[in-house]
Amino acid sequence: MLSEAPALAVSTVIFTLRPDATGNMKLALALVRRIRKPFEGLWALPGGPLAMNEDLGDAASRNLRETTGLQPRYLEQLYAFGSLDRSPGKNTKDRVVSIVYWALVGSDEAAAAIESENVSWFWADELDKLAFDHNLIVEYALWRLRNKLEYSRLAHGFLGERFTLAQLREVYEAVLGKELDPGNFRRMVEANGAVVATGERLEGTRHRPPQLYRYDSSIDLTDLGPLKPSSTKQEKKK
Amino acid sequence: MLSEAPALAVSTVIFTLRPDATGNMKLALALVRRIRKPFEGLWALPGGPLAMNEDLGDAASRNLRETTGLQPRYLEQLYAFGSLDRSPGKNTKDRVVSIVYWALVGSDEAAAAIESENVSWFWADELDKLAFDHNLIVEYALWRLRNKLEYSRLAHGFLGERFTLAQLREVYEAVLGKELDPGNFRRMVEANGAVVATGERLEGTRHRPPQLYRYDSSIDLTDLGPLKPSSTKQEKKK
DNA sequence: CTAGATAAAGTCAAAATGACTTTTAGAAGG
DNA sequence: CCTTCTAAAAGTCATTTTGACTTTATCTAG
Repeated sequence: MLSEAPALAVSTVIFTLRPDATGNMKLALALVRRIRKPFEGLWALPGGPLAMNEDLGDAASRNLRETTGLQPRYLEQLYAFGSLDRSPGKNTKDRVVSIVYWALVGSDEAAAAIESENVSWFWADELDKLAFDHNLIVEYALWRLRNKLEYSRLAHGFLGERFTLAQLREVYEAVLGKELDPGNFRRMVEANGAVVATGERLEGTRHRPPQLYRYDSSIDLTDLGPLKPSSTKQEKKK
Repeated sequence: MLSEAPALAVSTVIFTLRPDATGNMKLALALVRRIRKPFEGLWALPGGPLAMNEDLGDAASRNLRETTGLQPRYLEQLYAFGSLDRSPGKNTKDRVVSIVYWALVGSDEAAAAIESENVSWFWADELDKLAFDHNLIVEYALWRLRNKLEYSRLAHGFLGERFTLAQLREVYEAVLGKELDPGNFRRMVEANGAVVATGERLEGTRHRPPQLYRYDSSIDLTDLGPLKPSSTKQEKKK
């Protein structure tokens, strides 16, 4: 018998915004139905074992692609879950440590995502009991999403390249779950400086045409973990 | 040959505050010298493989105890590092995914910690090249420490049960690396409400005796990850 | 009794925030 | 055209928060 070690898996919490019955955007996430023994029939986060030659983030992207057919607009590591009692069986042989990522996909693209008997979107605020400790994981992912929204260009993950301030505000309102004052929101966004006007306007509305904005690509204050800078492995000038 | 999987390890960034040559408190961390092949002779974060029946946090605590002989005052998961190129060898067989924790130990206790030829404290702001990607990891841990300080009772990790506002401020100054206005600091702490006066005073100073404070044990707004709620996980072993 | 030191309290102007009002620029339909 | 509807965009104002600073209080040491 060889030296045993806990198995390693990667799972992903996939968020998007979708219009509800009344047309308001609401936060939703993608789940897959379990077709195997523990928790068979319950819904769970998409995930699977980590391949030997696969980066963690790549594994999460693969989860995303395989379940929804989409590419992530934003992807960030959430947490590594490794309690001994995550799986119901008392058998520690079955122990799995899950490294969980969370992702955002554009609301336009999400409409075209794969959906089936075993893959579906659910409103983030009305989930039933999920498999394993996945309710806990989703709750934590929601907490992170709401917290990061404020000091990052995270909302970009839900929107296209260009957007109006009203659309941006709608994202904030959907994620935070409360209404925001349009004037104050504009002031906040303009002061922040992460968003710049394109000069173009969105036409065809039945009111004054709003300016189109885009994110200033030159800044990124986000905490994407330590792995952020794409090719900066050597900077320690000593 | 069996189905291969990346190995799983747990490492810990151990912080404390120690007085420097001039008596000012400065942030320090514990490192161990590598005595094996990759990066032999370089300093590295303490860590090791995850035991089959060991919780992630417990493994981090064990790291801490085995290297310093101390108990953590604060312990939190930092990040899971799993890039393919973490180890210098091209051999993907050697791949290791490290789940890294960071910990705080009291500055009084740290003075009594184990130190040897191969275990030592280093100033956090003057590190040489460490083994593996450990410089990156430490930088990220520092970033997290500085960020959390503000909205949590994290400073408690460095202090004893009771402390003066000047001591608390000294912790903030050491971690943030800048001086803070005593008056404004007092106002901030009092408004926050996490700290309460004990009614006692610290005597024996050569000036007006300062009030002793303690943390209000009834509140904990900290982000300890999803495992946080004080009343929940404590009782997992029934 | 005085000097030295820091605690603790207070002052004040600038900046940030939240709630609100006014003006502007289009579409739509008589 | 001209009026109406709608939301964009700009502006107002009182309150709160923040940073820099001053004043007063209370201990020890000499």
